[in-house]
Amino acid sequence: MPELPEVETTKRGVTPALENKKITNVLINNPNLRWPIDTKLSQKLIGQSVLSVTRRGKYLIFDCGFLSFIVHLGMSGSLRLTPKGATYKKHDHVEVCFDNNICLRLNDPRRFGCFIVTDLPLEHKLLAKLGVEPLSPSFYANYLFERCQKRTVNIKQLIMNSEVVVGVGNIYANEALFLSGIHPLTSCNQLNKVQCLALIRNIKSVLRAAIKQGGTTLKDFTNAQGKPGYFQQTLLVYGRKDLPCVECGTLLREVRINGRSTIFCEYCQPMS
DNA sequence: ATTGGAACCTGGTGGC
DNA sequence: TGCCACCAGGTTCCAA
Repeated sequence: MPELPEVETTKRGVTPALENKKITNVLINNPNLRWPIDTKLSQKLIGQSVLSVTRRGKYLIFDCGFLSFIVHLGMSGSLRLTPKGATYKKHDHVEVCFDNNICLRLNDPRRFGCFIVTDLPLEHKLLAKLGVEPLSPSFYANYLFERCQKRTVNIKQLIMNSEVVVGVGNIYANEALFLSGIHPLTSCNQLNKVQCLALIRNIKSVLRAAIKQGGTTLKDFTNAQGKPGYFQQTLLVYGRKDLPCVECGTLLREVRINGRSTIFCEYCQPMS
């Protein structure tokens, strides 16, 4: 899926076409996403206008006044803008149409994503406990260092924990740890402040760079216009198992952390 | 309180 | 071709 850069790319792609447009129809082709869609409540969006589109972590929030809808893209989801009446593609589960004859479609083969209609999105169970935004000033070295002190979990899992910091998924966690010279299995309480600062800077820079390139498309991510991102050409370790490290030539190794593929250079990323 | 693993799904790939 | 095992941008939930 979509990590933060892909979600941000999606947000930027859909916002201009939808802001201040009135919803004329909401169609639920398949309500069985990660959580069943409240089909009846979704009809109450009709007649409301989208006041703003914001992102919180990997969630997109469409503020429609007294109601909002929240979209998460899961592992395989994407949002596209289509002309009204365009042919449906396989896995187009939700369609929201607007008074400018543009429709927003949620396509999600694996259905790990969600579409939630609610009056108070930020207080929703799924969003209420989210940690800081990685690109905000609230994500800084001492914050990370403090959060590392009381635990022994490895640093990769810590930076992928959305109660600590949102939006850092598997690809960018791999990349940021490589750029920081930190072994992904390092116990987080072994990191010093200098390492925390490096990690903070590299998480921010890798996310910003990926946003600039429209995100990473490995298989099926596309933006609102159906186009892929280009950051995969910039990946230094993710997907490069057994290939030479770009810094030192050592063959990159893989370990599985919490079931997720983790690629690193044992020379450039020594264990602390 | 932490942590590891299963669960939710479809589709693509590679081996036999 | 076909069948099968395994893998994938995420996150919640449950049991140890």
